[in-house]
Amino acid sequence: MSHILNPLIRKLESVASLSAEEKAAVLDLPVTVRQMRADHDIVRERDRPTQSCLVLDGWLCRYKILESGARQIFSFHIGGDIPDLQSLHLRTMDHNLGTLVQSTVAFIQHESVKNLAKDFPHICNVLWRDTLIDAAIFREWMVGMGRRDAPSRIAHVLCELFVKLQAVGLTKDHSCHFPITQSVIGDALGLSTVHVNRSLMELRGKGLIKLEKQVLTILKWEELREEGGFDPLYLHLESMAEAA
Amino acid sequence: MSHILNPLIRKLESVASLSAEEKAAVLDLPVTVRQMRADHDIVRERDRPTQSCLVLDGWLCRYKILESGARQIFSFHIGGDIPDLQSLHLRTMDHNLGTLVQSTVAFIQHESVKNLAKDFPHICNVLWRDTLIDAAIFREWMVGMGRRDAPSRIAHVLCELFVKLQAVGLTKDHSCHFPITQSVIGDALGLSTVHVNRSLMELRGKGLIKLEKQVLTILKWEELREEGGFDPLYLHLESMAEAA
DNA sequence: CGGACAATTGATCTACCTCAAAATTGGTGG
DNA sequence: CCACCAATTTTGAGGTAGATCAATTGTCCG
Repeated sequence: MSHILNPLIRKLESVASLSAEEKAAVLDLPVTVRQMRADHDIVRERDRPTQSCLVLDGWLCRYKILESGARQIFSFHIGGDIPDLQSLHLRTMDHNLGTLVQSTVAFIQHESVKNLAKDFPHICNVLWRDTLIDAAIFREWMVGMGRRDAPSRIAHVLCELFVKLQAVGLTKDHSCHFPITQSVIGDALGLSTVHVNRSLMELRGKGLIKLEKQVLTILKWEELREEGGFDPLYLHLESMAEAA
Repeated sequence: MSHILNPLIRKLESVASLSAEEKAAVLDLPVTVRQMRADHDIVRERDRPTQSCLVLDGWLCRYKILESGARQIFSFHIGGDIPDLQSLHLRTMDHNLGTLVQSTVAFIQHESVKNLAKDFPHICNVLWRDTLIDAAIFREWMVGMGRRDAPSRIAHVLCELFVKLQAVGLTKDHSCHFPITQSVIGDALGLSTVHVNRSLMELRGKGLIKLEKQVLTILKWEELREEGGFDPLYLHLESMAEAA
């Protein structure tokens, strides 16, 4: 029941449904588990990995550093995510993947994933689907950076992260562990730390959220949703399986 | 030799290599060709298409409209692209796809694509790979919107589009047909039309580009590349197959 | 208790926005 | 071929969200 790859199963089931046989096959994947400290790069731009990385615990992010030294974070990854699944089909990394906090990850050889995909075409489709959802999230962040002001951009990403954490059972009531720094949020949303701070205070001021000691509490979901213009459709969660 | 689906072959070969047999199978796909006027929506948010759309000629874009009325464009698509390939695995559209100018497109039933992918696993991988490159382009646009100023953001997208057009043979020397409006560029990069105009004038002033009568000419590639911080790695083009 | 990092606050500056109008351009019908 | 309309591009003038720089205050640990 409590297999080490359980987070992966939970994640995959949040995104599509799996047969018992398929689940067993996934759990059979050979993996190498490793603990990593905070701020540690797992793969870097121009690397050509032969394995992908599955998050078991902790928070990772994908990012790029510009010549100017500025950092742009593309995504956050939590338990069950396979942030660099793309390296299966894109040989050379075009960005970095690193930990934000101390994390536990499992490495899976590309070879193993390819065999799994060959033997279970449906799993292949589910994995493909997962990378497509990834892209949908990128698009939504683009909307934020292109067209939303700072408070609403932040509100939106908080909604998104909360829903994603919820989908894999990492929330408790209206709260979740939220270990990232304001400057990390800034690097993700294209804002300065100072402005993130001020916008966050604004959200607090309106009584929408509480955020202290690495615990985020959503006080008024509906208002926060509204503030960020958040519509979870783009997350394509199985649990919200749209009515016909 | 001059099959109607040639743009697709050219595109796929720019992204991976195909065997003769695979090419033949692709050319055998049953399609419905259609002409569409400019500014026409092909699929909309919340639609559940049963087919995907292949661009044969013209320019399409994917976009979203916010409650505020603002538009965010996510991508531009030219001959050979299958902009909504994702609908194969994500039932409900989370954004719109429309023409920017008069265009010719071919519709391919999902069923046909699925059969092709089943019979030719390599083609399945190539298509998956293509959607991953799509995502890489989104990430690069995020870098622009988050961390680059207007002139460099524009320079970057011009480099990107030029390289993509080049890869499918739609450039002539240092020029290409460039039918999009400054306000479209603005909606893609999160800038106002006025500011796009001023930044464009700046690039012209520096003698980097010429842009008139819908013809873009790159006058100084190296300087433009530099201005935009453009590195084509993220496009994962076969033709630039990285040295080991 | 000290040190390092994160959050907060203040003050100034600027890239980019908005509004508005003028100049161009392209397409169309007579 | 020209006149005219509609859509673009360009220019001007001010306004503002968010950046930068620089302290100050917490907070967490060893």
